[in-house]
Order: sequence, then structure tokens, then C-alpha cells
Amino acid sequence: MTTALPPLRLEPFKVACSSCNLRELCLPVGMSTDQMLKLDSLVATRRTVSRGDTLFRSGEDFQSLYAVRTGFFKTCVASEDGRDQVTGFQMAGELLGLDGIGTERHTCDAVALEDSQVCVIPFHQLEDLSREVSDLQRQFHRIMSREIVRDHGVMLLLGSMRAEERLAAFLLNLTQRLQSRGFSASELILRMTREEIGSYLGLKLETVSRTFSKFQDDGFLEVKQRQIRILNQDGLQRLVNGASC
Amino acid sequence: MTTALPPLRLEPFKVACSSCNLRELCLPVGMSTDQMLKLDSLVATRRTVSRGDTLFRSGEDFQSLYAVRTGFFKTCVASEDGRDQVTGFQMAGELLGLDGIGTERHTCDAVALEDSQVCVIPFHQLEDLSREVSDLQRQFHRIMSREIVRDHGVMLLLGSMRAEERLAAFLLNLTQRLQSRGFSASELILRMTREEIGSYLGLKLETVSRTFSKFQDDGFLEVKQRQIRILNQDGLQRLVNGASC
DNA sequence: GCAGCGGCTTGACACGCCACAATCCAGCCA
DNA sequence: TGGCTGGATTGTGGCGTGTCAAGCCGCTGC
Repeated sequence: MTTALPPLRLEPFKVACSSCNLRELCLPVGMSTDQMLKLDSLVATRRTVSRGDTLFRSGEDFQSLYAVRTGFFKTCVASEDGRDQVTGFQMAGELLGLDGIGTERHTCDAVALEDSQVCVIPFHQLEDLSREVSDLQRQFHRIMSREIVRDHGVMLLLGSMRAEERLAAFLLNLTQRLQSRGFSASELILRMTREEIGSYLGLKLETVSRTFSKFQDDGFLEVKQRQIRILNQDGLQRLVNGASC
Repeated sequence: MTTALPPLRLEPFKVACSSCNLRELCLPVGMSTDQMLKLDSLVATRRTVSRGDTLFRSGEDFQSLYAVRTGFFKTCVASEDGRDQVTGFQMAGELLGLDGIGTERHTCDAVALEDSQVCVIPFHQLEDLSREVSDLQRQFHRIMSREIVRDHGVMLLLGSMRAEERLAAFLLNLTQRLQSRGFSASELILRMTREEIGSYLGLKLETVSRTFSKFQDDGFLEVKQRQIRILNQDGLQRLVNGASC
């Protein structure tokens, strides 16, 4: 087994936040054209990550944040005894690497679940610029805060929901995020395995699989491997809200 | 039943970060005396919160962060159907309210578990000052990032640990934080009920109680209601690391 | 003192999820 | 075409937690 690292594929050509179609979801939210030009000069490179490759690993030192431009990622933390836990799935417009700021080292792995491209945002330069551009500062703080709120939501899910509720909440969350990116609210293709879903939701993959089958039997979904069609969104929502008790 | 709010007890006298014995744990970490004086002018008031009272509630609008000066808090989020989940316990030197930045509204409740005092940090003024003082900016970003990392740790706990492992991890985390504040590493008084511990750890209070009893039987702890004495820290650590499998 | 109350402990039982294993399915490559 | 591989599905049995209920402990206030 070779452990040679794949070459980093960096594309140094200009990548303009100001002309990016994700600017309403990403770091530039709320910034003027002028301000965005300053951000452009900072976010100078993209990096391509093939399916299965890691963008960064726990323990590596932290230099940059990454904004997902295309593709799909998971982040996961590992405990000392080898267990690991998927802590999130990230899609276009979402930031990766916030965990590394505190200790100057990444504390989780980020793995591409499909061929992806990210914008590289050198963090110290971002700090410098956000001292100058208060709208950038504000948006950055909002993003970190929302990550904390999201994590609290996952804690609620893991701490107090049953398997069906967890999976329903997960699917609704995914479709909501996809919808705000212009995709269908009712059809989606899962980019992650049942095991990864299970890890994220605190369930075994068999339980995830069984729950998908049950949702299909109940008429909530149509499941074909990783293709999901949602037939009864309200039903799922009621499930999340404890309707089955 | 009266719903009259207790009067806010604000103490407008000068509270100096520069002379606070928590400055090595709190926002001023890494700042020079000069810089701390600027922070002093911003953190001008304390607020006293009696045991059982809330510092802020989900839905209230967000103005300030709070640094715990004395006492002990829990934060909890509630789902629409009434379930709730303790998301953290905060002690001296730790910040409360980071969840409110993203939406300008608090998204969780903060409740004092004993009579407490907090320093009020008006957030927009903090943003202004942190554009000026890069050391403050850096420390603030570190604190937010560490909160994210902490949440990931809780997700790992909730997603993949068994009851004994969860409680052991919880106790070790508590004693570690108490120790870095100068308290004993082996004796502690729990400020929260079994139910609150259970909510935080994703367990029922009976399970928490049983697990305490088991730890006592196994010689790991001495438990007298809320007084805990740790007899075998290594044993607990091994438990967290999956030694029982 | 005693009653009343909230919090804690303990037991019996039920059930949901996990562990393990067999099988199936789709995609890939020779 | 057929074999291979990784992922998904489904079945069975058992364990760990949840549920429900009874009782205990240690306050507080009369």
C-alpha cells in the first residue's frame, strides 16, 4: 500500500467572490462590490479534491479556511480508541476548517464525498481584512455562531430523538439546504453511505437502512439506493415533532 | 402565579478585566495591559443572577455576551414539541451567548444553577474594539472555535459512547476544568441534578443514578448525593478510552 | 417534632437498537 | 459474460436503556 500523497492541485488563476454565484450563501453576504473586491484579492486560489481524498486531517496545522465551491464533504472526529463520529456534511457555500482556529491545528478530518472544489481562504489574512471591513467581520462572526447553533441542534437530535425522528430530521435538513441552492425539494441523491449517515445520527448502518425501508413502507419516501424521493414532507415533519409518541 | 420579572440587578461600578483573577481564562488572554484597559471601558457592568433564574432565554434579542465571573450555569435548547436538551455547563471565565450572534436572537436558555455573577459584554462594542485590537480579535475567534470543537466532542460522546463512558467523560471534563481554576482534581460538588446531567449526556436520570452507583461499587468514586470524590481517575480514563469492550 | 417536597435510588420489565450473519444488488473491470 | 467488490438489505437473538413504580433521603417551613 502506497502512502504517497496525491499532488495538491492548486489553480492560481483569479477566482472572484464578486462574480461567484454562491456569494449570497458564503462569506461575502452583506458586502458591497468595493468590499468584495478586497476579498477577491485574498481568496486567490482554488483547490480540487477528488472523491475520497481528505482536504485536511486532524492534527495538521491550520492555515486556511475553505469554502466549498462545488461538491460535497463530510467532517469527522476520532476518539483516541478509534471510534469516529461524523460531525457534519458540507455543501456549496459552506465553510470548512473553523475547528482549527482555536488551537492552530485541525481537530477533525474533512473528506470529499464527491469530486469537489474549494476556495482557499488564508485565515490570518481574513482576520486582517475583517479588521478593516466590518461587514466581513460581522458575516464571519455570524457564520461561526450559526455553526455553534447547528451543533446544538445535532446535540438535541442525538440526545433526545429516536431513530425515525433522527433520520426524518436529517432528510428535512438536507432538502432544505439543497432547496436554498436551487435544487428540488423532493428529490435528492445522497452523497454519503448508510454508515456515514449512521455515524452522524448516532445509529448503526443497519438501523439507518431499516428506517429507510420503513419510511418507504409508510409512503413517506421512495428509496432507490442513494436516490431519494420525498413523497410526504409533512409526514416527516410531524415525525420530527414527536407525532409518533 | 405571578409572572413579574425580578428586577435586573446591575452593578454599574467599575469592573476591571485588568485586575480580574480570571483574565488568564477569559477574553483578555494574550492582551497587554494597555489593551486590557480598553476592554475595561467596554465591560462596564456586572449582572447578578440568582439560582434558578435565567440570564437569557431563547427568542430574546441578542445584545451582549456574558462572561461568568462567579457561579455556574447551564444552557439548554428546546425543540418545538417540548423536549429539551442541556447543551453545556459553564463556569467562571467561560462565555455565554455566542449562539445569539448569528440571528441576533438567543437560541437557547441560560439558567443559573447557583447564585452567580456575570460580566456584561456589549457585543457590537466588542466587535468595534476587536477591529482595533488584533489580540482581542484573535482571542475571541479562538473562543468561538473552541466552542465548536467542544460541541464536536459532545457529538462524539452522544453518538458513539455507552452510558458508563459518557458519565466518565463528563466527570473527567468537569474536574479538569475545575482544576484549571484552582480547585481539587478529586473532589467536587455537582451543581446540577441527575436529570440535567442525563439531559446533557443523552441518558435518563435513572441511568445516571445507576451508573453513579456502579462507579461507586467498582471503587472509582465515592458518591454522597452531589458530593463526588474521585478515587481512581485512571480507571475512569480507561473507561472513556473503551477499556470495557 | 413532623409534614411536605424535590431529588435520588433501586427494582422489574419492555422495547429499541446493536451485533452478527446471510444475502442481495449495482458498478467495475478483465 | 462473469467474477469481484463495496454497499445495502433483511433476519435473528441479546443487551443496554428507557419506562414505570415504589420507596428513601435530606432539606425547608410550620
